[in-house]
Amino acid sequence: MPELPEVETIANGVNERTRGQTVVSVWTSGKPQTFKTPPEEIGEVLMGARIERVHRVGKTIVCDVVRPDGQGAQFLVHLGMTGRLLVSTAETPVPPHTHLVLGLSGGKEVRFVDARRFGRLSIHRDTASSEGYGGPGREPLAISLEDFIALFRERKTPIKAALLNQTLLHGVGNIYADESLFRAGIRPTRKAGRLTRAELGRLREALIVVLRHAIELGGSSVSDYVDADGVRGFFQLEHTVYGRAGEDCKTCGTALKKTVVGGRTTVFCPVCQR
DNA sequence: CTGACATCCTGACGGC
DNA sequence: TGCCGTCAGGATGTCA
Repeated sequence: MPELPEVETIANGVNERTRGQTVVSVWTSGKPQTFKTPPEEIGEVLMGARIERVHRVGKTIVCDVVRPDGQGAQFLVHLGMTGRLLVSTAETPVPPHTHLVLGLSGGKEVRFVDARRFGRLSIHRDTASSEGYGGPGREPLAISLEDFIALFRERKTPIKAALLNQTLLHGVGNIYADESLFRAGIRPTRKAGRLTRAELGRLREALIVVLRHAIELGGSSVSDYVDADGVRGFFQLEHTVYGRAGEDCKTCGTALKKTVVGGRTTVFCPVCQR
């Protein structure tokens, strides 16, 4: 389940391997759910375009391209649960569930592979905003303390659900929501609007530390996530609560509890998180 | 508007 | 060994 650190790792990998190259061929599976923008339109925009930069906004991989006519556009890749964006040689067998293949001028291919088809491909055109795609919410690694506190004011939903809400902060998913709440010592079921300024300050710090540390380790490898080379990250070795229900809390030794918050499996320490 | 919940989709895994 | 039920969850749509 790629979240911010995994998406950043993948985007950086694809950027290093494709930047400056031109798209010389486009193939799509045409599976309707995968294409938020119709596949024909994606093909028209990308064919002959030069890849300027590949980066991350929230959980979305953003490919900035320039078309032969000089027009800029952005190709957006959301990996969903099981999506992978691979840079492969043309000789590498095309995996099952491949939905898009971009042939590049350097001879390699960019492939989007997604078994469960929760991923989405789309085109974002530069219209009014010269800054391009901004994502649905605020960047957790860039938001100020005051703005962070304001996001949760008056909110009656559990803090865990609020962290998963991409229109508030984007990029946080189930793993890093649980991990940052543990680090901040906050129970996931607490109402967001009831947290004190001090608690929200701790939560923001915890999120930043956890996300940065995970990025350094190349993300968490859980189920289908692999980076642009097909290499797994190592942050899962450092998970303190995610996937550890029933095991001992690494801080106090108490058995970690499992519950459901915001429709998602949630693991927390009943002693360390209040 | 806000929050709760179902839905999509397939592979992995556990139990029998 | 193999089958089947259950679970995983990001984003979206529906409903109260």
